[in-house]
Amino acid sequence: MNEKESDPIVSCRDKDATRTKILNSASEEFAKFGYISAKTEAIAASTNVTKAMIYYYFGNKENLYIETIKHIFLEPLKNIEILDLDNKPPIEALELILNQMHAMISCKPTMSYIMMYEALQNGGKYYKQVGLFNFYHLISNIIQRGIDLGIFKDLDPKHTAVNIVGTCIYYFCSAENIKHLWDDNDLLAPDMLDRHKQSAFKLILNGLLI
Amino acid sequence: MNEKESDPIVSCRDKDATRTKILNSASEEFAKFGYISAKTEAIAASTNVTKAMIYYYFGNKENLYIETIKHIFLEPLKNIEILDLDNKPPIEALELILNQMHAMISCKPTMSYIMMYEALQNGGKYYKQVGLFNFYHLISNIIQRGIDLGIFKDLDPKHTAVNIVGTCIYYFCSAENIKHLWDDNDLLAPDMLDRHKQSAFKLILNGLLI
DNA sequence: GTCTATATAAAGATAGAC
DNA sequence: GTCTATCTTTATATAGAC
Repeated sequence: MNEKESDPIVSCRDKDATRTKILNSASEEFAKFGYISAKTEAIAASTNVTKAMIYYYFGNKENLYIETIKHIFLEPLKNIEILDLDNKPPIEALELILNQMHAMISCKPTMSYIMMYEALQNGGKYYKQVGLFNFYHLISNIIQRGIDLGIFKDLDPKHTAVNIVGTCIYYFCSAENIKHLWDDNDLLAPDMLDRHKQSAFKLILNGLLI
Repeated sequence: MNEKESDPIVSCRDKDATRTKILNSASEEFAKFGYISAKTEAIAASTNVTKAMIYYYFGNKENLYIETIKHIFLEPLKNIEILDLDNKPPIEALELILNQMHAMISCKPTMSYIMMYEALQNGGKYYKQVGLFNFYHLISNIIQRGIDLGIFKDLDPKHTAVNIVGTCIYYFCSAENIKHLWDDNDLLAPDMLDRHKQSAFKLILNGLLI
C-alpha cells in the first residue's frame, strides 16, 4: 500500500496515546471505505503500529468499529444537547441546530461518511447500538412546535426533518461525484462550504416559514 | 454462504438471458455493498450460475461493475432527456424532473445506493466514465432560468441543484438508519413513499418560489 | 455455454518472543 | 506494550473438462 516512509518508529508505550491514535486512523479508514472494506492493516500502517496492536487494544475489527463510532460522535452530540433546543423558540432553535450541524460536519466530514455507510452497508445496526439518533427527533420536534404556533407551513415533521438533515449531509457524501461536474474542484474549501451553508439554510427556512 | 437449495440448475444456454440475469443480480449486490465489498461469488449464487460464468461474460469484476452501471442508468436517463426540460417553463420543468426522479428512484432504489457508493468509495470514477451527470446540470439550468425570470428566489443554482437532488435521494440512502427511529418500519411502502414525495416537493417549491 | 477444480492473493486473527 | 511470524478464511481469477 505504499506506506509513507516516516520516521523510525519510536515506541512511546503510552497506552492512552496509542489507543487514541489508532481510533483517529480508524475513523479515517472507516469513513473512506465503510466497515466491511476497511482494512485493519491499513489502519495500523497509518498509525505507525503493527496490526497486532489493533487486536491487543480492541480485540477485533467489529469492536474497533464500535469504539470508533463512539469516539467520533459522542462529543459532537453532547454539544447539541447543550443547546437546550426544546426551550428555544422554533426559528431560533432551527437556526441553532443547523449551524451546529454544519460546523460539526464541515470540521469532520468523516461523520457524514460513516453515517451514510452505516445505513448503506450495516442497516444502521451499530448506529442503533451506540444510540446516536436523537437529533432527528430534535429537528422534528422543532418543526412540530413551529407548525403548532402557526409560523411554519404544515409539512410532515418527520419526513421534513429527514429532508433537512439530508440537505446538510448529502453535499458532503456526494462531493466526489459532484466535483467532476464543477470547475471548482475542492468542495471542502472554506468559500465553498460557506456557499453550501447559505444555499441550504435559505432553501430550508424559505421552505418552512409561512 | 448457505445458497438457497433451488431447483436443479436447468442450463438454458441463452447468452443474452444469462448476461441480463447476471447484471440484475450484480446491481442488487453492488447496491447493497458497493463495488469493493460486493462478491462475485454472491452474484453468481443469486443468479444460479457459477462464478466462472461471471468471468466468462464480463472478464473481471471491474468490467462487470461498469456494465452494471450502464445497465441500470442508461434507460432512466434517456427518459429524462425526453422531457425536453430546456424548452419548458421553469416551474413546470422543475415539477417534471422531480416527478421523474422520484418515480425512477422509488421504482429502483438501487440507483440511489450505487450513486452514493460511487461518491463514497470510488471518488465518482466510474460514474464519470459512464457519463451520468447531466441531470445536475439540468436542474441548475432550470433554477437559473427561474431566477432570471424573477419567479425563483436568488439562490446559488449549482448548490441548490445539489440540495434538491439530495432531498430526493437522501431519504432512500439513509432509510436503514431512520427506520430504527420511526414506528413505521417499511420506508419503501407506497404510502411512505408518497409522504416522502409530498414533503420533499413542498419544501423545495416553497423554498424556491418567490 | 456451463461446470468443477485449483492457483493466488489478501485480510482477519493469534501465538509467542522481546 | 510492541513486534515478528504464522494460521485460516475468504475472494478474485484461471485452467480445463464436458
